Amino acid sequence: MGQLEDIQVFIRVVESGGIGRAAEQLNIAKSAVSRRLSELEARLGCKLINRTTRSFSLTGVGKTYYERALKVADSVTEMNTEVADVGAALSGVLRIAVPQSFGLMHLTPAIDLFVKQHPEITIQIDFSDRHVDIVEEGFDVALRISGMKDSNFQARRLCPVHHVLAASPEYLQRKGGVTTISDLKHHQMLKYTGSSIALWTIVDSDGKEHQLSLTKAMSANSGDFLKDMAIAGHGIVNLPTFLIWKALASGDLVRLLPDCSMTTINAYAIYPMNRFLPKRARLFIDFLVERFGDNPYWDQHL
Amino acid sequence: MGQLEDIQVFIRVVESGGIGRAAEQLNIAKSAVSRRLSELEARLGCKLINRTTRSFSLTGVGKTYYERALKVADSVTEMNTEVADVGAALSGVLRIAVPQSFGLMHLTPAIDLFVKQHPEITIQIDFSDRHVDIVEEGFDVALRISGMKDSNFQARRLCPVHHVLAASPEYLQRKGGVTTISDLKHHQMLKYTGSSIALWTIVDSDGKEHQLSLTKAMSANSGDFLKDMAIAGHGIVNLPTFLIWKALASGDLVRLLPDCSMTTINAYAIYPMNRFLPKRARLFIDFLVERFGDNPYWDQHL
DNA sequence: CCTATTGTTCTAATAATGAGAATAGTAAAT
DNA sequence: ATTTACTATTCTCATTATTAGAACAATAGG
Repeated sequence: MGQLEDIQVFIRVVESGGIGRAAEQLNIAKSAVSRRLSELEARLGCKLINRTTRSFSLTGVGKTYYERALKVADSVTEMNTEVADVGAALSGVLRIAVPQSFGLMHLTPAIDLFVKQHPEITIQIDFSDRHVDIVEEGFDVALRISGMKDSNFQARRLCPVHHVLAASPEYLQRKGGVTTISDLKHHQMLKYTGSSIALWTIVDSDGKEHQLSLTKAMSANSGDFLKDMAIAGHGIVNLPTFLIWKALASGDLVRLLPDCSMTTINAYAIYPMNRFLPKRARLFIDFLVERFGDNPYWDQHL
Repeated sequence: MGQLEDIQVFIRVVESGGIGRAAEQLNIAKSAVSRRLSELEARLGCKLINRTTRSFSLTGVGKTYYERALKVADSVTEMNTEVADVGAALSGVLRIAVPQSFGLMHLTPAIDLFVKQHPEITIQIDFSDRHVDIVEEGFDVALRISGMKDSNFQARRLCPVHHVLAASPEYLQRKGGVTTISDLKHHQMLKYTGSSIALWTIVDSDGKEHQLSLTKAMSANSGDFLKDMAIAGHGIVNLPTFLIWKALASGDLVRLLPDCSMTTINAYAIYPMNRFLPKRARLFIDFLVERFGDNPYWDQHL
């Protein structure tokens, strides 16, 4: 029992002017057309088409039904076409380049959810802290955590990346607390070398900038490594909250000088400037903006 | 393969929040629901609902499709309901009282066409020249050819009823022609007694009224009879054009004094004043107004 | 790891649908 | 009034579609 199919048969009969011609156009037997029309009329409880072997005309009700039926059939066609178009536009591969730590830690669950909402999109992700050339390497979108923008690309800001000073309670108990910026001079620093930042710039509660020159410090280009070293009591780190938020929440690390603020940079989604952005890429970026935003979930404890 | 039925299944799944509950509500097996949903998704080329055994959510495309699907389903329901309502409103008996001659001659083909256009209406017709009481005798509509209106009923004018003077060519050859109103005094008149008109009032081309008193004339209360007598050469008749139009067209009768005009009365559809008029009655009256109108087909030869 | 619950797949039974032949109906021509 | 030509309807059989229900798979919670 296909109501819409019956409606389409009815429309064809009306527009062709007879059951025989409708059968030809629909490529089904005229007995089938005759029966479907009769059953439609029976279901509606009135005659739609007045027909004999030599004459043909719509009843009054039939005219009304025909006009409404056309609208319904058009609506269904439009709906199916639009959904097919949207499906086609979204379907396909989305190639993303993301930084190692941030990618693994925060994009993994995000992408898991995104793919569940959009199973027609296939994600291909590249984890790397190196500078990737989006166009050259065929990525749709890259994530970058940076203070500055590349002029060859368009950027959509996803969220702020706050840095904080932190050390383990054991270390602070052993080496003494930190209550002023000057106190830091007597402490062991763990330096991140994966970025161009050589100095730690600290802004106190009065808004005055202080700079610490780290000449003699343990250093690595891995934030995860430095985090683990800090938890192990080896010193004080200056790392993004998205990296150490769980250690802060669990008490493995303690934030130092909370009234001071460090340089805040941002996470961006980068995509080519003068080029059509696939709808699925735009959808993904919108998804991340909504998921992270100005106050990401890892900053709730600040 | 029922597209609309698939849409309705999809809507039910979304609104119930699961395949099992939708199956319960639709009273079909959950395997049937599962298969129809899968086939709908296959036909559209993308996933509408993201589901596992314990979770359930619409995809982005699914949300769009759901909103469109609701509109389509509502349109179909409205369309079917409206047609069923119109069918129910029209279905039933239409009881009509009509004058004998006019009814037989002009309503028979008209009603034949009307019923073909509205097979759901059953006509019950009463041919009679007597004065019928519509309310008392249970008619929906009565036709009346009259110069005046009954104040207890509402009337819709259907068409004018022109009267003309006519005689057969044989009679005129035998008795001499008629070129002035005065000439009529020397001729044999055939008088219709089925109406209250006792005098023949003739208006000449100057607009002056002349009245002929018919004291000594053959008379009958049947227009058909008098028409036949006139064709047989027995005299001059003053009859409605709807009665003698074919005889005028064929030459069996010849119109006399065409520059003069006789009293023109009208045909009306009469229906009760302060009462709901069934839609089928209104439809029938509209049909007659359109079919007859100000210049009915029987007056084309005038 | 086990249990409970939901979704999917498979198979057999049932229902729906179309094809084609035969029949019915109707309008035009003779 | 009869015959002819053409279209619609009905009936029967074969094919296809669909459902029910059992079995299996998947998944989330305890």
